[in-house]
Amino acid sequence: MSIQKPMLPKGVRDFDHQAILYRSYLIKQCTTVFQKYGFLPLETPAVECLALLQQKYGEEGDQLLFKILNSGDFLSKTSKGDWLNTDHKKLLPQIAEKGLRYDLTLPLARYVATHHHQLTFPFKRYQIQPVWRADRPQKGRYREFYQCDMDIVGTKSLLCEVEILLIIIHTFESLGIQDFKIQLNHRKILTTLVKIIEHADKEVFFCATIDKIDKIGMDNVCKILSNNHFSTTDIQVLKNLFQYTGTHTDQLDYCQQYFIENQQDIRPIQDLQKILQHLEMINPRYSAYIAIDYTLARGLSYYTGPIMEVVLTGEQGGSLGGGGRYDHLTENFGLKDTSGIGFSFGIERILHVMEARKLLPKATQQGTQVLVINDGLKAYPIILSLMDFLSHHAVAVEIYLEAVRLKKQLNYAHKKNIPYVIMLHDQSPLFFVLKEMKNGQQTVYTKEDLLHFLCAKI
RNA sequence: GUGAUUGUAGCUCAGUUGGUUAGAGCGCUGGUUUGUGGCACCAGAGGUCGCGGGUUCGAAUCCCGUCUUUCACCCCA
Repeated sequence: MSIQKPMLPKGVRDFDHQAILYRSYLIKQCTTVFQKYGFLPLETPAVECLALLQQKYGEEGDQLLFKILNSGDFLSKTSKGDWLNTDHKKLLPQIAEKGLRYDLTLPLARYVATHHHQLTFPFKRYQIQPVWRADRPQKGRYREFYQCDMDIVGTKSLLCEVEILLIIIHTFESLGIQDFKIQLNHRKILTTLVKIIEHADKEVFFCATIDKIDKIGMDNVCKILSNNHFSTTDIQVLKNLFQYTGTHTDQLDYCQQYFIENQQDIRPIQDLQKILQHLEMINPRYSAYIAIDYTLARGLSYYTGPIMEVVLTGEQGGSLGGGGRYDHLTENFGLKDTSGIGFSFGIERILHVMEARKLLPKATQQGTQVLVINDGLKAYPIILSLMDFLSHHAVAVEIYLEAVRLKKQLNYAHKKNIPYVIMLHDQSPLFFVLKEMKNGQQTVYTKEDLLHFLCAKI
């Protein structure tokens, strides 16, 4: 047998104590805010039924799903013909019936659909768990990563949108991030736009294209549209709308005027108006965070109402979170008309930003406070009972695990940033020598005095 | 899934047009200091050059495959 370098599968990571501390700090800040607004946690299994996952994400999503091979002799349950068949999709359901969750929305939908009779609606939950995607890893993108979702399910009230926006603002402020904007749009505004310019069938394409404006620029987007049978006049109208600046009211009025001229439903615009009015009512400072952005599309997902995305002002590099309202969350599971709104905080990107800005706590004082020098077997009765005494009084204490040279033991304390070292007194077993690593100072104490000193210091 | 890119000591990296025994810094171990850490000096250990095949008298170096890394696209957090 040859020795093989142990390695991790593509796109997954180990997290050391510092990384975990960073993440738990972030999660703590988030959940504190969520709970203040009445959200409670939910956890669901890593594994879901493959059939459900596939139903939700369709063809393109399929290649991003991690599938779990059935246990035992999965071969015996398949027919030879299916193996010879070039279409792997026929064989797959026979050899794999489970998969790893791809996001936290499907688990939510499944949970709501199966437990709706026990839930009190509107149902508010947050969920912070890893998800898995068989994507090719890339900068800041992994095959296993945390998602942090919060949703309100079961009401169409626009107060949800207001509440979500407040939570976003409070969360980012509590993290020490203030230079962000919440881009706001309404999915039905986009639907109406393509309808007016008579390209209603191209809504998905249209959304996917204008979503790229940030990345490839307005001119390139216009070129793509024009190559796809959008007329020059229409493109100009869109451009005017997208680039229209002014107060929120100005922007909304401009769009509303255009809709009225074309005899279109203006309720989506009024929705945004109301949301902003409410926010303004609570505190004008809050509405200042909002930026109406008619180019925001949020991919080709299931959103049907207001949509939002958080970006840093003046910095490129992806959003820190996004979400919006959806009307058909549980429809595939036989539960119709469950409107809801969800928002997902981009944990990984937020951590990245916070690390770059040094907004995260360092783990310096997390570990052992006191190292007890190991003087060998004969000293164990004294040393071990001292350790027991100290640790029962909540002092983080450890003994060097081998009776080696003092130099080595002190060096261990030094490298692990342990601030105090205790050595036996060479005259009396009733006294101990406490050494402060930062200045080398040594003082003789009794057991009780040691505790007093340490408790006062730590 | 498409197109590029990377891989040499525990870590970060040198290594000439293919040429004897593959180097440095940091880290590690030991010593100067035989019970007192950081600093300094001295010494030492540690590599089948990602893996497999090919070209060649000869390959870390050139070619092919494969895995891995990073990046762009698709899509997305």
